[in-house]
Amino acid sequence: MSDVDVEAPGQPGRRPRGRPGYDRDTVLRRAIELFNRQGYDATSINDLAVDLGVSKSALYHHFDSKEALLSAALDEALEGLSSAVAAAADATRDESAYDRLRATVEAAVHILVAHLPAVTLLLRVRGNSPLEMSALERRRHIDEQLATLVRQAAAEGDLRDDVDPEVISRLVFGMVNSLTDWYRPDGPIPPDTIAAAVAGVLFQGLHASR
Amino acid sequence: MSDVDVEAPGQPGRRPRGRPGYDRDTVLRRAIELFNRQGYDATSINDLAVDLGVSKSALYHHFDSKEALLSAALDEALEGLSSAVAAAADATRDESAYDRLRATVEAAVHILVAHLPAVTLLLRVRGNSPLEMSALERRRHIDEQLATLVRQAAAEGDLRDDVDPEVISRLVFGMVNSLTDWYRPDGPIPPDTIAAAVAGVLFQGLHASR
DNA sequence: GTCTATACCGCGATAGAC
DNA sequence: GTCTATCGCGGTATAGAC
Repeated sequence: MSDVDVEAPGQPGRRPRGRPGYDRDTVLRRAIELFNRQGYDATSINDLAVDLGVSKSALYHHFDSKEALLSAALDEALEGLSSAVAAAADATRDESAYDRLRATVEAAVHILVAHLPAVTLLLRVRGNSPLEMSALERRRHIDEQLATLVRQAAAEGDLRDDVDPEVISRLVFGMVNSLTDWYRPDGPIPPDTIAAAVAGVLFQGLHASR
Repeated sequence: MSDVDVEAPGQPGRRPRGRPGYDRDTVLRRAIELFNRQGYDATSINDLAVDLGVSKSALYHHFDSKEALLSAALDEALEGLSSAVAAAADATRDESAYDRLRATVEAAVHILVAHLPAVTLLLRVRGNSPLEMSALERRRHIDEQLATLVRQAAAEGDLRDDVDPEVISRLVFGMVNSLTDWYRPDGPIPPDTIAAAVAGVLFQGLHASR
């Protein structure tokens, strides 16, 4: 977790004296939240300005363009995901691929939860610009790491053999990524619980254990 | 499956003589495809006109507005889903909730595959307009039917009891709905195969059966 | 059912004062 | 770091001829 420079995190608007306005990171947080709620394309700079209570041009002091906001958000998500997935796969390198896969899935859930807004935005990118295409490419690369783990576990005979490993990868990603549609870290379910639930359902299935 | 009026399904552009141009349904198919590829908000009427090789105003002959295109697409997805889920839950009414749940999941996969473009669009709706909010509400109602089935199966003791039934519902939806991100009916995997794979992984889990 | 031309608006972004 | 004012573009949608 690399921290960013924080200047005046408090409420703006009342201008306490000294430095008014927003710092760059606060603008980014609000932008990500709005992008997720309305969609990136459906969110105008004016929407964000109104939401923050400042004028449009004030935002251009912090970010060169609307796309620069998106870029910063996608970078955060991609860096968090790639480092976490790589670390998880690495920390368990002497175990079976099956165990490493399970550890990686749980790690992916944790990082998704920790960076939920940024990851949500990343997962909705459609590839409409060079920036978005680049993000999709980086994401595809991360996915490939997990797909490799699935193939290894399948080769070791620990996964069901009636479903293609590539399909298994897709289904695993599908369930994990779908958390962005409803899970909230400040809700009633702790991150450890949801990570265990996802891994449990994925690996043991829904049926009651006898 | 209610059919729509089809007039001149053939290739346009060369104007064979008689009636040139497109029928309403062809315009809708292409619109849905573009909306899915670029996102609804990022797709302009001009994009669609260029894609079809006609002028913008020609499109307004078939649909009153851009939103009317979205409305028609969402209706198709919602009608298909609700009727299919209701039918599946109904056809197996004398079996256990567990078996009915599994049958409903497979039916949901099939209908999702059959109406893939429209369902994909539906799942990406954010609620940015009254129309979109209405679609989200109808979708929530369909989800509730499956959630009820999950609760029944849990009450009958056939589901693992270490995960909340509401969470199970979310995870099931997550995996099923994620098919829209990659599955293609004209690809190498037949619909029956993917439906069996999803149900198998969900209910038995990924582990190799001993 | 299509076309050209256009009205009208909101978008991203900039200039320059405070 | 903020503001007002504005530019230029591209958006949805319409008018009316063919």
